Amino acid sequence: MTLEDVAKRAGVSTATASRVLNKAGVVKDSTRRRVLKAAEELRYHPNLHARSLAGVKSHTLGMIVSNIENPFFLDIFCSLEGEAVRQGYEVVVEHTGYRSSRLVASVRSMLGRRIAGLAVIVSEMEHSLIEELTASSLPIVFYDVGHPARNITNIKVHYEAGMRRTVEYLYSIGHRRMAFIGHHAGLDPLHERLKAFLDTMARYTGEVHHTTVVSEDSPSGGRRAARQLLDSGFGPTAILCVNDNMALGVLRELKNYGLSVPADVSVTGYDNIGIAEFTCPSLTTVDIPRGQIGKLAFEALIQRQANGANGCREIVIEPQLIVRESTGPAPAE
Amino acid sequence: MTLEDVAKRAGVSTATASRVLNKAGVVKDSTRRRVLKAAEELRYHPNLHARSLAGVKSHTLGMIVSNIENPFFLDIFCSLEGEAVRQGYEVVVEHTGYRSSRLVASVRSMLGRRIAGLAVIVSEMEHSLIEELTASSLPIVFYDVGHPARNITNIKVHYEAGMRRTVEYLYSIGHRRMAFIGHHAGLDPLHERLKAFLDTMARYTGEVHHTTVVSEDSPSGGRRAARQLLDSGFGPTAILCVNDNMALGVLRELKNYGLSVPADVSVTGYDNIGIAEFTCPSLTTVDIPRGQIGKLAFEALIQRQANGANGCREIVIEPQLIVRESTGPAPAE
DNA sequence: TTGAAAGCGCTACCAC
DNA sequence: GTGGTAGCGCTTTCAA
Repeated sequence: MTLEDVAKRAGVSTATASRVLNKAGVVKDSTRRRVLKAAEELRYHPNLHARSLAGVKSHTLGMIVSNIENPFFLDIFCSLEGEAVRQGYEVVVEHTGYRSSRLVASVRSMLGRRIAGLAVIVSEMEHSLIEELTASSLPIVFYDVGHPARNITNIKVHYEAGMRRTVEYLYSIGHRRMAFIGHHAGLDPLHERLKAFLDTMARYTGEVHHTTVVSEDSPSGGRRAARQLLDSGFGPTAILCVNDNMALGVLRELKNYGLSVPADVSVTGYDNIGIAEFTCPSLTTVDIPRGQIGKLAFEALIQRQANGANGCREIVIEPQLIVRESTGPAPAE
Repeated sequence: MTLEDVAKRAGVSTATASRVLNKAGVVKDSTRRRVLKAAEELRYHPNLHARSLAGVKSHTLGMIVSNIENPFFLDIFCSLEGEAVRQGYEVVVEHTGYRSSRLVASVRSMLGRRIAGLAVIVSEMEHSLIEELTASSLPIVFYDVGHPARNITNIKVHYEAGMRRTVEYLYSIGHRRMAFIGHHAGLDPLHERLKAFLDTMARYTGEVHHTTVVSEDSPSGGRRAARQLLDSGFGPTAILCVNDNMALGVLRELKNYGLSVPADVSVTGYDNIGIAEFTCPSLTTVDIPRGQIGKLAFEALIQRQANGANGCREIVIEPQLIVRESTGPAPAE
């Protein structure tokens, strides 16, 4: 079924049929009715590829995330997408599983779709990609990676500040043996998180003992990490997780080991994903306002599209510590 | 940047450039090299719309789900997509928030994209849509809704059996006051779930008291439902949730009310989503093999595409009760 | 091994 | 108000 079929059946030209179907231009009412009827009878669906080829400006935004199974990313997507849909855009997501080869493929695919803007919410990065995207004139938002440029808005979270507050809080309630559980230490942004922990630890040299373990970004990953940590004999009184997704598994595994949270061990996450409130004990974590990030990203994309190159912009978000039930005073020695 | 730009720069025709970029046809090695170099220098990205307009068969599958924030749907997507990517396809998802108006819009958008197949994993349904999709020759997989047809594969779960097993189990350990927490009772498949509960209850008429509460499909919805239930004074010894997503909130709210699970109240979910194992107590639930469903859906789509109309097919999945820690003997009166 | 050219389905501009 | 038609960028015969 093509526009031509519809036009033919309605006894009009494709031009007129197109006008009717796009609610553009003036068409006699009787004609409009005929076209609509024909389209309906033929179950006509405009070919979107043809449409965008024909030069209509794209109302599609692209979004690439590292791990769509981590609610952190999913929430940003939902926020951005909700805002986009409300304003007549649609958004296509792709996820990379933290693999930069997939990032490259996704970017290519997005560029091939001729989207109107791209949000890149990932932790992995290929240097050439940044260059390529910077060189293009596509409106772009980077989270966590990349640098502001003519067409690029950068959003980042002051991760280190959140980490520092967490450590200070734990220190203040007596913790002197802390462990950090992370994932993908090989990726820059994640390495920075680990570094944030280590740097903070450096302030307490000699006073606070610490260690570090790495696994996968999933509750199961957290569980494995916890097991490894516990089996190592380090005996932490507090476990700081790089994110809530992994903290979920940590909480679970501690229980398996017969350890009580927070009486025996305190646990913290990062992100404040929805279920952090539903775990038990509920999770002390650092809030990253994902809804806000999604909205900011959408707006940045749209503005750049409108204003063209209006100078670079960097948005820094200050995360906030949320104390819940999973943390408490360190157990007496 | 168009193919023509590349061709020009390489001093060849667009036909040759196309051959090179698609690794199709024989091209002299020196020519190939020139084209590749030109494409690289120009940062050329083929326009996917033009490509598919030009008649290349689509390698894109579509998927529509009701609630992408419910891990049940997300898992099916990840499974289907993983399989698809492995086999050189890509898949675009859309979600409807259980609104059939959005379902209609999504289907139109998918049809407009000229996808190669569509998986419709939703609970809401517009009757005209089923007809329309059945009339089309697009390979389709329905989960939970629709009926098998020439081009349609149907996957459904024997929900009622899982519900029956759950109730029988709870009955056997002494429960006589059961409550069901659901969502969207107005939608057919969800109504059937509720009905499955009521029908099962009917077998124990006079013996088991029951009630029903409806809220939203989210942990918060479950929480609100639990609150309502508890405040009603019904005093259930067991709460059966339509899915794990809501059970999460129920578990949490019971704790707020100072009720212990399962000592005071037993709780069951449905789906066996990943975190069901990470809650505490871990959740007794009914397993629906989402990974398998995703794979089956993908295969059905591909096969239909290959064989064309090879007759209708219905796949029924028998769910399995998974007993964990959230259920136990009913408290003594 | 390569090039010329005919579309794919649609929109938009220009006439009538 | 409506129709004719020139592309949009690409793939794919058909010839050379």
